[in-house]
Amino acid sequence: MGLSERRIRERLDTRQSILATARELFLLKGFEATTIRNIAEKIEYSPSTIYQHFKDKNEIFYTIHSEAFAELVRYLNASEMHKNPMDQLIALGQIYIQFALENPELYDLMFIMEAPIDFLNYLEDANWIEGKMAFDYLKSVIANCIQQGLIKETDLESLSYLIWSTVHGLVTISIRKRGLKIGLSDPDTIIQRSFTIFSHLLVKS
Amino acid sequence: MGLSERRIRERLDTRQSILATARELFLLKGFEATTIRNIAEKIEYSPSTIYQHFKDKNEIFYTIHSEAFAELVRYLNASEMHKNPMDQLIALGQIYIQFALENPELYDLMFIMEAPIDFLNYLEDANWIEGKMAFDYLKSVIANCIQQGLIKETDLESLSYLIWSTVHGLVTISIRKRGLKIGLSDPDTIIQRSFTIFSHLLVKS
DNA sequence: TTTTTTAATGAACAATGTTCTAAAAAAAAA
DNA sequence: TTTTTTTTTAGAACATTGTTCATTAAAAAA
Repeated sequence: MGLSERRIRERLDTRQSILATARELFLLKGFEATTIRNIAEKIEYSPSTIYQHFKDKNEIFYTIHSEAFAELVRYLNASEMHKNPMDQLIALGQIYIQFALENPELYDLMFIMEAPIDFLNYLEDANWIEGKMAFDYLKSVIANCIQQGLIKETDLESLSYLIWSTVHGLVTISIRKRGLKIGLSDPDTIIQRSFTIFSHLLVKS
Repeated sequence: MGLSERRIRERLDTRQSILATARELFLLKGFEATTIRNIAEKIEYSPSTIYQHFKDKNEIFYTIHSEAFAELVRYLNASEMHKNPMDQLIALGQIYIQFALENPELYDLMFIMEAPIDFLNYLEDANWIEGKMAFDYLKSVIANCIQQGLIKETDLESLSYLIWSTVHGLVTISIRKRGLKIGLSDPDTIIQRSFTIFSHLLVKS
């Protein structure tokens, strides 16, 4: 009893190819247009095989969402080159925005779409650890800023939520196509300008 | 040629009942779960009849979205009781947040969901006038603030986009269920607190 | 009354996520 | 090696979905 090494490896391989194909199709055509049959056809398996590896479509995209968080963290790590926590905080925001603009579909999946959260709700222990860890990291940097007197002291949780909300808002208006449609300047430019204004507002006065 | 008064009235009536039913089901069960057949059954018509009044499902929800904007404007009008433009701006933000928290599904439809924008894209002249008018109104209030020296002078468009983004971000993290899942305090409370911090940041220093 | 226009329907299509039963393949036991 | 058991895969099927189209019913115009 117990599966042989090779069998385990094979299972993992097909699982990975499901994920890779799902991600590829998702980035190409979006969530709705990425069908189970589509994925199955591409990896040359029947649709039902996919359900041996994932409970449903939501779980597939929850997994892609988790991997995308690993990528975001890789992006954010670059902020640690700054010794001054205020510089790091600004870098954090800028990188976050950059990630969102370079990977709009992934950002959508991570922070807007319902699929991954729906899967989370299906689990008993429905904790969004990916989001929690990223938010805690942001909080720690902001805490440093306050501690060094670079930002006026306020409730850490609320301030962190505000800062997250601001960058989130900046990019989501664009990602969900509300910006272009009201005759605004180039999205990337206006997002950058707005973020600059925001960062100036943030520094202690 | 030409339809009789009564016929026109009847057509408008069924159109309205389609919209009313669609909205009711939408608020109750969401966009995906609101099916054409569902709506048809409730108004005692066949599904195909609905397509005599609307091109597709997106157009129905684009129309509901437009009506929701009229409601939002009614909300926002209350801000004009303030003579001081800074007070008005803050009231504007607070009312905007209130509207979003009291009507999360409508807010979602107006500012997050793809359906209304998809319908807009199908039209040749794809201008989101509802959004543009609301944004222009916000801009005018902010312009007053700058003019009276209540807010530091900056690029009006970018600042307006920033302020919109911030309140939009505050409420969308909650609406798309990213807030609850990271062990945050009660959404309404933290949104209020964050907005208060933001409004303090805004006033000129 | 007859003709023409308008309104409404019912059946049908292609596609979706998902499930379930049966077959094929591989591994374990004899 | 042969038999039995377990695992993997597939295929057909289900219920639903948005949408279209030919046909019928109803109303208006002639």
